[in-house]
Amino acid sequence: MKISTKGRYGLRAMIDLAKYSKEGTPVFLSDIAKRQDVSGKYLEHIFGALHKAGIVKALRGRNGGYLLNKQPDEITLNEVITILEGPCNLVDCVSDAGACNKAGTCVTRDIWKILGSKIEEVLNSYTLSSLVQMQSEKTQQDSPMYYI
Amino acid sequence: MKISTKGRYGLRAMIDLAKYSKEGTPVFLSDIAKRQDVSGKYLEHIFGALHKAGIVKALRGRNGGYLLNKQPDEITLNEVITILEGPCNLVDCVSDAGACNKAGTCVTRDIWKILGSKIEEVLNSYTLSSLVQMQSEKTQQDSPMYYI
DNA sequence: ATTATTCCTATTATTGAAGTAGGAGATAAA
DNA sequence: TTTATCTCCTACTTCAATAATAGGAATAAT
Repeated sequence: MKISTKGRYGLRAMIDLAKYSKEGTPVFLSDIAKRQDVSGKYLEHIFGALHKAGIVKALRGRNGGYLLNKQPDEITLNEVITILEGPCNLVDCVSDAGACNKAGTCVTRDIWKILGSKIEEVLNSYTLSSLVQMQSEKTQQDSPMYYI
Repeated sequence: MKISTKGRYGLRAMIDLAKYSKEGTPVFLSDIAKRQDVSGKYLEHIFGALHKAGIVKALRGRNGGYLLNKQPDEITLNEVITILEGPCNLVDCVSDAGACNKAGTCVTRDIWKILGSKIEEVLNSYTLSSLVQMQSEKTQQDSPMYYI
């Protein structure tokens, strides 16, 4: 049970985007890639998916780039992760009862259902803006206290 | 983010074992495999891991088989799943900060940590005996009501 | 001795993850 | 109008993990 690089890089990139796209100015993928230390070519794929899902807006051509298509506080982690990792079905039978002929009576299926919705619940309780804020608080804490 | 067959089959097998091993009588792997509709040869591997982890007891030779090594209400799903799927680290950096040089300041890491412990919390709240009971209640509900 | 079980090690096939590569299309700047 | 710099699209490659299968050794009851 791991989150793939698609989800991990994508989430970090979205936080980066939320932080750096000020006043409708698009952000270059290459800049995000540099800051997040990720292959730019690979990020293209990830943003392809994000774009297709309509969560980011793309401006093509020179000086083009990407923008969030909603306010950062309206984008939950669940939304991002679902786009990149797929819906949180820990097991196929959760979404498709036909995947297993025991689906009707299987208690483990109930457990996977409960667990999946719990995960969604957690991911829904965070937005991009809350993560940006967490990050700024965190880096502030970690920086040396020059004022002493 | 999926549970592999190892975890899925293994959990079902453990519930089966909890249900069918009465009074110290071991259960044949082949019977579990038949009831759960799973390859017996593959189940051997799964029980190898469970045995090594000490959660089941094995009796070798003819009329041998497997037994739970603890009371069913003392075995949580988290224990079983951790043995079969590994610890619930959604991302490597959660357990090993050296896995990423940004681990110290990365907020997504905090999220994966929180999410992982939430998952463990849910899995810790169910035991084999609670699942056996859930199942018996469920099949009772689903069965036709002959008494009408 | 035979039979039925767990145990152990190898091997295989298929799939998905994680990227690379190369260029086409779009648009602003020169 | 040309050129540089972006996004976009399709195909390909590489590697590792999953999901088994196979064959036999060890063990113990009959």
